[in-house]
Amino acid sequence: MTRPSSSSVTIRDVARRAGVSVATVSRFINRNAVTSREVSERIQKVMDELNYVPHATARQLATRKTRVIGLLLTNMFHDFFAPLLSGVESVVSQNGYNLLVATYRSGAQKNHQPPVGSHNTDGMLVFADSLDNTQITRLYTRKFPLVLIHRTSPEDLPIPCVTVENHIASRNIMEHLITHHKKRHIVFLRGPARHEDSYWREEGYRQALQAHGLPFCSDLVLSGGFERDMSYAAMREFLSASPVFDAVFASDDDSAIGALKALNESGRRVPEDVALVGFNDINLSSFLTPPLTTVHAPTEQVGRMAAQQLFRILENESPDLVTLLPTQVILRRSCGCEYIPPE
Amino acid sequence: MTRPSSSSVTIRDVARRAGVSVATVSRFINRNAVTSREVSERIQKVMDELNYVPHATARQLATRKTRVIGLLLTNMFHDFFAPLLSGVESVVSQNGYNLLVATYRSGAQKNHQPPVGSHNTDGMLVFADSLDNTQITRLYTRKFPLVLIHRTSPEDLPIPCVTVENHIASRNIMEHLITHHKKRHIVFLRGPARHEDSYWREEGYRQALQAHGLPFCSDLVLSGGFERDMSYAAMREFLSASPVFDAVFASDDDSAIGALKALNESGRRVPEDVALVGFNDINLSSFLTPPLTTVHAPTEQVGRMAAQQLFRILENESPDLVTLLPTQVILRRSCGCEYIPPE
DNA sequence: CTGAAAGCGCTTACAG
DNA sequence: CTGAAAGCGCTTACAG
Repeated sequence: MTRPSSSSVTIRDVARRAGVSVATVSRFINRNAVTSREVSERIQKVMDELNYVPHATARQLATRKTRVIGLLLTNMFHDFFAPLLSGVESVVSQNGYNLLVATYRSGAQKNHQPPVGSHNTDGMLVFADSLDNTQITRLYTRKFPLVLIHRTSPEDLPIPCVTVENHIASRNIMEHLITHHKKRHIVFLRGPARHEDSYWREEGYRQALQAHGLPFCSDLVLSGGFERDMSYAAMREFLSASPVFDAVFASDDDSAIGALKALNESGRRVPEDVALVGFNDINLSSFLTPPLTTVHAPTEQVGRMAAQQLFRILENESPDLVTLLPTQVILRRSCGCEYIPPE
Repeated sequence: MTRPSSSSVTIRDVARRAGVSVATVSRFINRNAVTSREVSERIQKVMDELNYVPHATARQLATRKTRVIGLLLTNMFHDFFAPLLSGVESVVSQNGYNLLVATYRSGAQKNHQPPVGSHNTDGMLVFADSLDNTQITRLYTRKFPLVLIHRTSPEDLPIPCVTVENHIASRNIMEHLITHHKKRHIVFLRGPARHEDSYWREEGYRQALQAHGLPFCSDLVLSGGFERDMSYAAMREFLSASPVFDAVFASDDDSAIGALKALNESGRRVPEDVALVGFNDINLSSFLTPPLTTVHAPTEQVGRMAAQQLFRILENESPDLVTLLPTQVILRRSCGCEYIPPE
């Protein structure tokens, strides 16, 4: 009653039993050449009987295609990555491909190769600074299909990237603090040094200041690293000097959470004593006390779009070189706005 | 200046240039037989010059091993899965393997095969009901290495499983509501029907009731599906009938969030009017208002342990058949407890 | 310690 | 429409 283990059934077995050549079976399976009706039926029947599943690896070696997409992340623990992964996975599987995920950080490992690349995937999605410019350029030079996520292409190479609009949103949320809430001494919690999101969010911060004739004060700029704990620590240290400030712009929601904790502990009330705003609008943000005013970034869509661009490359269609997804300020209570009904 | 594309450099090229046979190069690369010092150095030098990377697929075909682990999930959007993925990924990469992830739901797809399996991985981790008993049994029968996550083995097959302690924790949190807060009419938001976590959490609910001589009342049991929206809807409908109740045990934190929203909207205060508790302790839980009393489940550790068991199988060591990770009630404010300092 | 050769399970020109 | 055969890039008995 037990069927032969499918892993031991080969195309050869099917061919023999169906009385045809392996070439014909292969053609039938791949539908890349017509096989006569009669032969087709015989093959199908035998495949069913034998419970035949083509050996993916053998196929890959023969076709030089893996039908797998790689996704290189800097982290997968943070809640931020769940929607990103979800978005990528959904379009990858829709296209009948598999998804290989890995975390990696350029530089962190010595000369260790990234775990995904041309040796095991047909193309890959590279998040932020998981790979550095040199590595990206090398892959591009070798014509390896690449799409960048939350970062742009090095050296103006025509590598598609999909990211979110950081600059204007950052300015806008600053405008809101300055214009609407009359804040004048705004602390900025910046992200990791070489992260583009960090850069543009800080640019927005600076420009808003400038546009309103407010001084840029480096004492008010803290290193948050887009990390809760680092932001908490930075904020704590900052507070210990009894500084003058009336608002905090954490350029990432996790940073905002860390800052909020430090503020709470120091006895400062948000938003009565100090306004607090974030960036990203992760799931958690609307559940904070007070609910966090932040910039909504469509992270799952970023994942989907990035995967879509990659498939365009694989299908020799021309991808969009830059996909800049819109973001939007979401007013909640942490900035000092009156109660806004929950979404 | 441009190096030859690594993808076109084969072991043959290396062998030729180093003046040895491909067999020797292969042995040097795999260190599975000694090669003379002199030859080794020559090969290494050539490999560097040529920027040679062994072709993974060819290797796989020859060795019949993929060096990739599959992870089958029911979902990857929810925050719950970020730590799980992170845990799995960390040990998979530590072992020099790759990780293929996919979402799948037994039954949801017709006779579509799961995207990961023996054809593209050396073993896989199966979360909850992503695969049904029949599919699991079939894989086991074919000796495909398997570890189950958040579910036990069908038909007492010796397939390792790693999950969390649901039953006692569920009873304990109920005890807390009953004994400490004197609750008598406790609503239960149950999970998906065929999910083992659902079953045991409900068992805990029932037994706690019974142990205290409280009646089990089916009107108080609602379908939450471990989903925020479903729980919100179920709670709303429940509330519309002006029921008598004094507590809600949502058997999943996302459920608790949905319930909390419905309770807030109906004007009931948590915890003053009704106590609310959850299960899992996702990141978000401690940030709710009020902070959620819940059961902490070590989700990242579940991921790590599951992967570890799988590697034991792959290395022919005997795995632990049942890994039951401890959980712990975390008292916060939503149950009615006084202020408890933040962790 | 090293090499020649078969084989892993497919695909795909090339003929017919 | 079908088959024989070479080839994808490795690994691994088998000899020596």
